[in-house]
Amino acid sequence: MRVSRQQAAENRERIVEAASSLFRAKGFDGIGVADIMKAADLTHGGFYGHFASKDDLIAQASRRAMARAADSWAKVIAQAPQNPYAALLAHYLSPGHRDHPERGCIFAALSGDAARGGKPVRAAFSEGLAPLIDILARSIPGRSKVARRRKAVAALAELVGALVLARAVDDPSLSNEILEAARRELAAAANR
Amino acid sequence: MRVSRQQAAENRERIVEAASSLFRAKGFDGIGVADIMKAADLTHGGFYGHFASKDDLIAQASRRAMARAADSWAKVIAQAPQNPYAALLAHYLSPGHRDHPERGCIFAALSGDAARGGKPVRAAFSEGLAPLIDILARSIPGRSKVARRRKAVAALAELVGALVLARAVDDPSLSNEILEAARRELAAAANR
DNA sequence: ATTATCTATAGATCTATAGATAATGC
DNA sequence: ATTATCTATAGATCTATAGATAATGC
Repeated sequence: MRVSRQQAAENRERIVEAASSLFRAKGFDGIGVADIMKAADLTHGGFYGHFASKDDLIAQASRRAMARAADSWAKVIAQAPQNPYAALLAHYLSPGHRDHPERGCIFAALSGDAARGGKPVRAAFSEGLAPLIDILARSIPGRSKVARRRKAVAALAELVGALVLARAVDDPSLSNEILEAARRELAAAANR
Repeated sequence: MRVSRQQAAENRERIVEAASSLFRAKGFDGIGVADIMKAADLTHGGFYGHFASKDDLIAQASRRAMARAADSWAKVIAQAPQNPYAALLAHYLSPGHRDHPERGCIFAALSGDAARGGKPVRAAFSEGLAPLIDILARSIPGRSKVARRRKAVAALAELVGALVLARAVDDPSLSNEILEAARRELAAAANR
């Protein structure tokens, strides 16, 4: 049964949103097209009217999750004008973020999968990283523009690495220690 | 055709070694039992005489790769007694390491997969991380034991995060910038 | 006699496509 | 008439198992 052009566009949005969450929760290889369509309340066969392939959806859902990440960072910063960098650290390295990859940072959830993926996905990851580096570079203290950018790139690596490791380990106290150590060291480095 | 008990043990070793490389190259979900057995020059069906399940092999191959990582770190440190920490940074954050995940650090290659995996895999990741933290804590400068451990945990997060991001992006200059920024910031933090 | 490995296959799941259906939009 | 979605299925691949085979080790 055919639906209106607008309804079709909304259905397509629902597929991208569902995929964006399910990929972060289960990995690109851990969830199939049929289950994504089921989560979007559509049938399996309808998928290929919207997307050329699963890889096509992977690239589009990744771009969506990256845009969301940049929005989320901007929001956190706007809500803490007196100390945006500390707010960003606390937000990113929180147990809540660690425990909900399906709605968290895609770089922490899927960078490993992306590294093994095709060219379109890796291009999306390159383009999606730039805005986060820019936001960090603007909120981080530093002598020169070059120094702030270098600090921002290094801080981003530490944020992503800490979340990735905190999720991979089984021991809750080690997991918390990783988040806390990264937060404290990043905060200390900014105050120097 | 049956082989000797010793030959069977060697075959088993070959399966673990092949799996350890192939998992790091393609992810836990990206390579099948049949292909791992082919890489070990055995047939598919023989697998279940050696391992209870694919998950069982995942846990054992992970432990193997982690033991290798600790050995590799100890070797790098032993070869640079005058500045072990700088040697470790240069080694870990090299383009060569980035470009060969199949023989590199398992935490950079498979932490994302492990976070989505079963309890045995995540337990292996918890246990495998401890020796690397200890090695780093011994080579890193710092006032107290507590401070050195905190710095070591944060540095490990930055190392892993930088390699993960450098592999995920498509743009070579951005990828090199990530490795270089992390190396310089970690070296600078150690000299303070 | 035991057992490591092999061949063959069951049963599930995955991506992608073909063709039918039915409602929209010219 | 066009097209978004549905049903059904092809063809590939994946984990795991059953049963045969043949060499080892008691």
